[in-house]
Formats: sequence, structure tokens, C-alpha cells
Amino acid sequence: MNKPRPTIRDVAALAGVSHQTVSRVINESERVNPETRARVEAAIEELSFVPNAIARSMAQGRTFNLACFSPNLIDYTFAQIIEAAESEVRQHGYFLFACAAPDESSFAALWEQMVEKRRVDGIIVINPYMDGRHTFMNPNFPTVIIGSNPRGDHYSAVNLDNKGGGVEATRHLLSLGHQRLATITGPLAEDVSRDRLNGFQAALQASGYEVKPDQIVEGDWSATSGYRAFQVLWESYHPTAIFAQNDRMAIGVIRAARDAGLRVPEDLSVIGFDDMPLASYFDPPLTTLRQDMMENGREAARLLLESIEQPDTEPGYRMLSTQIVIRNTTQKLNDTERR
Amino acid sequence: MNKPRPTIRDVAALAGVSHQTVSRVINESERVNPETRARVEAAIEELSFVPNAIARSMAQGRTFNLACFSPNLIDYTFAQIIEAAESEVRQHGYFLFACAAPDESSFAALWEQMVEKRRVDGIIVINPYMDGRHTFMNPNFPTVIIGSNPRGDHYSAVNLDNKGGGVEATRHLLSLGHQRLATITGPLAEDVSRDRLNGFQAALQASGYEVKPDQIVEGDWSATSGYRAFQVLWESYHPTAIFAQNDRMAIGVIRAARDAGLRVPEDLSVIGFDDMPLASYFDPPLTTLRQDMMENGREAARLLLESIEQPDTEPGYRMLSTQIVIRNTTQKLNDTERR
DNA sequence: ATGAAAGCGCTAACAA
DNA sequence: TTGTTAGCGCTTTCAT
Repeated sequence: MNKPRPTIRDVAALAGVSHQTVSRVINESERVNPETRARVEAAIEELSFVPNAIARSMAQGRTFNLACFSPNLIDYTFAQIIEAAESEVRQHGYFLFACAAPDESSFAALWEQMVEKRRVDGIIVINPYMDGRHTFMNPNFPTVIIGSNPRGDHYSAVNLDNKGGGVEATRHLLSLGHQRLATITGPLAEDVSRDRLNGFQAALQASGYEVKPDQIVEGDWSATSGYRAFQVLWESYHPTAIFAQNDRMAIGVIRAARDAGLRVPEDLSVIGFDDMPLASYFDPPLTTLRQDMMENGREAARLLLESIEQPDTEPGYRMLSTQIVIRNTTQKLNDTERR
Repeated sequence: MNKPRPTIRDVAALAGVSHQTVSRVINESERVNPETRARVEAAIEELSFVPNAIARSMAQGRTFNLACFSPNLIDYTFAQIIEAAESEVRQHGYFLFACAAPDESSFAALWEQMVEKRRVDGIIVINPYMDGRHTFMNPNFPTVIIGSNPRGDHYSAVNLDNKGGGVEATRHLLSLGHQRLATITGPLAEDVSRDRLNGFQAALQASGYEVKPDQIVEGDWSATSGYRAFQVLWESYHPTAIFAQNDRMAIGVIRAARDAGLRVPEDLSVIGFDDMPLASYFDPPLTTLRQDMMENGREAARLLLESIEQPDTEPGYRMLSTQIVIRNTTQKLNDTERR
């Protein structure tokens, strides 16, 4: 049914040249006589020859394949990074494996399959733990980290200015007159969460407030965790404003606040982080910090390609800023209702 | 800096056997003497030898790589399919390229790069146009279609019961006493949209209603298009219930209805399709049809692996049913307000 | 149970 | 400018 595919030698035979010349033609080498090139191209056409990428990889010792390891492929922020990175690398002749690595063991397995087995020329890793637990990681292999702070400058990295975002969110709330602020963090094992929390604390301290433990509750990024975190906070601290470290948790907070009989934003201001799709379609439209994850992915791809194609350059680092988007879940503190 | 990787021959030399025996060991062939095997394994360990996947691909003529072509990698439904498919194939020793193919030319380019250049052993294609425009597609290459109806049984396929879902949504609205129903479709060039529309029409006709053109407006899946479609519909038809073919458009409808001074669900019932994340967190929580996209992706992966590993089996076809999730955007028609 | 020889389809290095 | 000769690192015969 499937006839064997023609090879470079079949083309060579038909064109009456050596297979090497065919190789030169398909690699667009300059050093080919126009007439020979024409003959070869005619032969390629006639046989519908398409070069075999695997054989090329074999001979060159590189695959032009890359991989992106992400905690999952579904979350909007990750998906955006992957889409942007894929598009960027493809424009440069590379292809991207999308791999879900939700835990350490799958990360290790992927490292083995992708890197050790030489399936790819480089990897992008989203949100890895950079505390040294990934002992198999190798700074000599082209790698770009997204969303974690690489320790020791061994790896190229792209990150949001999470601390800056935390500061900005908190200042916004302070500027509205709020004095009882609380925050709901992501898992504190993640750099992202700690950085945003640091921003929250720094902004508060800069304004002369002390930050106490009962102003901080750890969530897991889910709306449900935001819901529960609100209940804990409300019980222990009675905040007038909450900085949720992502939009999903902010949505959970708003629902929980309603269920507790509060109005948002009259009784409680809420600010999120991400500017997720449809953030403006929630009720009320969500105030949040916008992050450009596409740029994040694009930049990571660029750094990766650079470190592959110019192996001697130093690891690169990019920090992307966030931008506040003020909608309707935050407002000036109502003095008469101040608790 | 990077020493050359040990090869199968280095291992062979160290173990004092032929490289062929090493090959047998790493391929877990039975026909190896336990003692020899032990020696070889010790050598592998000592040299930290990891077999090169490219060389293996080269020799075997297969790569254990697959690709998924999707209109994009971000939309929740696509991302779910990709994640599920990736996880499924990885469990079977395969890896998945995620490729965004938003238009025909990128689809064609990917076909060339992935299939013709033999980079992959099979592909999953989400929402392709199966009207014959993709002339390069080849039924002899392992392919699974998701979300389009393959014409002529050449390809394996997985699809939702879109027509059934359309019927169910419409019947739900009818059962609530609504008589003035309208629908907002996705792009009518897509099979999904036409199938859901067919369901809408079939259910209405089965109940003795004639369906007129001004009950149908074409959207593009975006919330914005839902918003605009509502305005058109409201102008021309004054519906009491709207079936939006996805949740984003439903959200747009609700916003538009509010802006027009209507209450949902008191004045207008709205049902969506997808059960997107946070659908229950919108205001009011959205009534919709749930579709299991993970199962969709998993099933597609299974069909693909089957057609690769048992090339002579007939193309498979799976239809997945949808499930209505009744929340608060639909309610019984209020007779006193019937227009 | 093991080894030798011959490729897989291409590119690299050198020669002509 | 073109051809020849060797691989790349593995698997697949086919011997032994």
C-alpha cells in the first residue's frame, strides 16, 4: 500500500548526480551549479521526494525539537505560554513537545525521555522547584525557566515582576483608604506565591503597617480555595480589602463574601491577579493585575533558541512587568461602615 | 565541556560483549544469558549510558512521536483534549507535539513538516475542515479527527453528540414553557456549529414549531459575538429563551440582556454549551451542556495508537454524549410577562 | 545465546 | 562545483 519513500539516492540517480549534490540542493548550499540544481529539483519534484527529518537529526546530532514541561496544559496562563512559545520556535524551524509534569517524578521521567535520550535540543520548564531537588537538571543543557527564580544564574529565565505586582495591588488598596488588608496566596512552595506575598508585605510595611499572620491565608489557586480562605480570614481578621493572588481565588472570595451577606465592593474590595479571560464578565467586573503570558512564552522561546544557537552566551534573564486593570471590585473605603 | 555520550559500543567494549548484545539488553530481549545481562547492566550503569532515541528511530523507521494539530492551544476545550491525549500517549511510550494550526496554510505546513518529513508516526487533528479542501491529507497515514465529521469513513474520529446536545438544550427550554426560542451558533463553516443547529431545529420541529431565519444568528464563539448577537436577536425576534452554542457567547448574551434592561432568568432564559471552568461562578450560575473533552482526547489517543500498532484495523469512530447541567440562567416562562 | 555484517537516510570532511 | 568515503548510534538479518 505505502510504497517505500524515495531517498536522496533515488533522486541522485534520477538526476544523474551524486547524493551529496542532492543534499546540497535541499540544504540550499550556494555551491551548486544552477543547471545541476535545476535537474535535481526536477527529480525531487518528479519523485515527490521529501527529506527525512530523522535521518537529518541523526547525521547532525540535533533534532530541532524542543519540549516544554508544564505543571499542566490546561490552565490559561500555562496554555498561553505554550502557545506563544510554540509559535515562536516554529517560526525558527523548531517544534515543541508539550508535556505535563505535575509532580517531581513525572518531571524526572520526562527529563530522561526528552533530554537524556536526546529527543530534544532544549527545554522550557514552567514553575519548577528551583530549591535543588531536581538534581538531574544540568546547567549545560539548554534550558529556560519560567516562573521560578533560578538560584545561582545557571539557567536562563523569564519571570513576571511578581513582587512588583504584589506591591502595586496592595498600594491600590491602600490608596483607596483601606487599612485592614489581607491576602490569599498560592501554594507557598512556589516562588510566584512568595514573591507576590513579599510585595504585599513590603507595601504594607512601607506604609507603616505591621503584617500579622492572620492577614495571610494560603490557597491553592482554585476558586474553592479562595472561597474557604475568605471564610478563615473573615473569622480571624475582618478585612475590608483582599488581595487574592490569582483571579480564580478572587472569584471564590467574591462568592464567599456574598454568601456571608457582604456586598462587593461596598463592603469588601477584592483584587485578583492574571486578568483571566472573561474577568470583565464576572459580576462585578474584576479588578486585577494583567500579566502578558504570551510575551512570557515568546521571550522564553527566544532565550532558548539563543542558548542553542550561540552556546557560549551567558544565561539570559528577563523580568516582565504587570499592569493593573481597575474594574469594579475595588472601591474607596466607606468611612461610615469602617469596622 | 560536554564529553561525548557513551554509545552502545562503549558499553559493549566495557562489558566485553558485542554491541548487539547490549542492544538486546536495552530492548529487554529474552535471549540473553543472565550473567551477560548483569555484566552489560553494570557497564551501562558505570558509563551512565542512555540509549539515543533518534538513532533508534532511524533504525526502526518509527519515531514514537505524535502530533496534535489544533486551531489553538489556549481555548479550554482544545487544551483539555491536548492534555488528555498527551497523558494517554505518554503512558504508552509516545510523545506529543502540540501544534497550533489556525488556518489552512499552517495546517499544510505542519503536514509537510510533521508527516511528510517523518517526524511523527501519527496525528490527531482537532476541528479540521473535512470538506475536501485538505487535499494533502492521506488516509493511509494514521490520523484521528476530533470535532469534525469525517466524510467517507477514511479516518478514525471522535466527536461529541452535538446534534443530541442541541436537541437536549432546546427541549429543556421548551419544557420550561418557552415558545420564542433563538440560537446563536458558532461559525457555520464548522461541523460542530451545524450539528448543534440541526439539533435546535429538529427539536423545535418535533414540537410543531417552524424555524425561521431570524431565530438564528451566527457568532464566532467569543463573548463579544454573543453580546452582539443578542442585540440582533432582540431587535428582530424578541426571544424569551436563547440557546448559545458555547458558554462564552452565553455570557455575552447575559451581559447584553442586562444592558438592555432585562433580567436573567426572569425575562430571558439562557443556556450555554461546554460547562467551562467557573461556569458556576458567573452571575447567575450558568445552565449549560457539559462535554467531557478529556475523554474526547483520551479516546482519540487510543484510536490513534491502535491504528499505529494494528495498521490493518478499520478506522474507529466514537461519539460521546453530553450532559445537561441545570443551574440558574433558565427558568419557567413567566406567563404574565409573556410577550 | 551471541556475534558479524549490513543497513536506516542523511551530512561532514576531504578529494578531485 | 562535484563526487567519494565515512560515519551518526542504533536495529535487523543471518550466521555461528
